[in-house]
Amino acid sequence: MLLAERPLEALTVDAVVEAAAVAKGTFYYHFQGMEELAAAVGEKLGESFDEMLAPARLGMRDPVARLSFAFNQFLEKAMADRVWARLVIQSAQAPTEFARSIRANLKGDLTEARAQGRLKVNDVDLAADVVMGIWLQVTRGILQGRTGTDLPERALAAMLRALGVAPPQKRKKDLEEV
Amino acid sequence: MLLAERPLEALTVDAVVEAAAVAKGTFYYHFQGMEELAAAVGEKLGESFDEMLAPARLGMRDPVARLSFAFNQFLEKAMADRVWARLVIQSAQAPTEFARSIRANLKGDLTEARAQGRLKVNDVDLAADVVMGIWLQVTRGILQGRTGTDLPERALAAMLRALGVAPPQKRKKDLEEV
DNA sequence: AGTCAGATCGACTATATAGTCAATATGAGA
DNA sequence: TCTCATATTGACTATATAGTCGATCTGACT
Repeated sequence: MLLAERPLEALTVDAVVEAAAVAKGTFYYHFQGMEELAAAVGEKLGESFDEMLAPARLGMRDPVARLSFAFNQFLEKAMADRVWARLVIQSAQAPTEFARSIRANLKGDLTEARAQGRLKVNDVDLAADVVMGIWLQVTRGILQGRTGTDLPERALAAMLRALGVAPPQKRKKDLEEV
Repeated sequence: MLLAERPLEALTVDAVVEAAAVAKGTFYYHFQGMEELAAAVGEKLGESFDEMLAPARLGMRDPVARLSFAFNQFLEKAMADRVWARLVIQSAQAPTEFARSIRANLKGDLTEARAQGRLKVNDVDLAADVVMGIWLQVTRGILQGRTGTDLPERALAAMLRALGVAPPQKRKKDLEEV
């Protein structure tokens, strides 16, 4: 929660041990310092992502469907859990292992989609920036108070238009495969 | 420069006075504290934006052209001046006056474009998130080392597709009006 | 009950940082 | 040259923070 509120550089060990109602020595018994705690939190966060994406990874062969599923999931989750959303944003803008991992997955799907000639954006890195940019900014918007149950699907539509994928017949079907 | 490197919460007065080669008392003679310095820097940054956008504001009646011009300018500037880019990113993700001002301008153009029936995205707030999201993330990409002189125009194309504006004949012409 | 490895505690030192203030320097105009 | 408002200096106090360490606690196992 504290790492969701402020960046790592501004979080003190004292604040952590007070919030955890634990003595200072206990903190240093478990972690070398704040960086190690942040890494541990990042790892947990990464696991939550893997769990959310597991069904997509198994059941969906279409890279665009996988990507759409993930995009949608993340926005839904952000609306349901503000703390999670804040933490994601803090973690995504720092060059953490977590951020690299997300981007790697995304680029995997995009590369595959590109190989199938499904994208108007040919530069995979640019495509990844577009997807992540919309995702993160819409998430910030949600934290700012933007609402609407159809927000994720409208954001998704804009994202797919940006990539230039043909408006899919199969998307709905693929989503229901899960 | 220091505010470009680390967030406000992690920047110390001692670091500032050392970098400025000035005594501590001098700092407090000019500013109440770090927040006030940050506000002053934000104001300067805002002025640089106004200057960059002045031609667009005067010469362009088409809101989509204005928006495209600004988007392009900001990316070009980011490629030319890394420190500026870093500072923009730090400032844009905090809820500064600067960030609000940019968004307000953007929403103005988007509202006008929407009134002309030019956008597929009907929610102006969502549209603003899409534009800012792509802009900021592509800027981060530039800082990460992404290159290519046509990057701004390709990012712009993706952004316009996301909004769902018709691929314009007039855009080139409007840009040259300046 | 006794043992002990693992966990917790909080006082302690050292350093970093914020903010103050009286003394001094600067330079434009009389 | 003299005056004075403005600007600068750096030492100083008070507080915050990082990191250490010996004492103590806990609970599983004998």
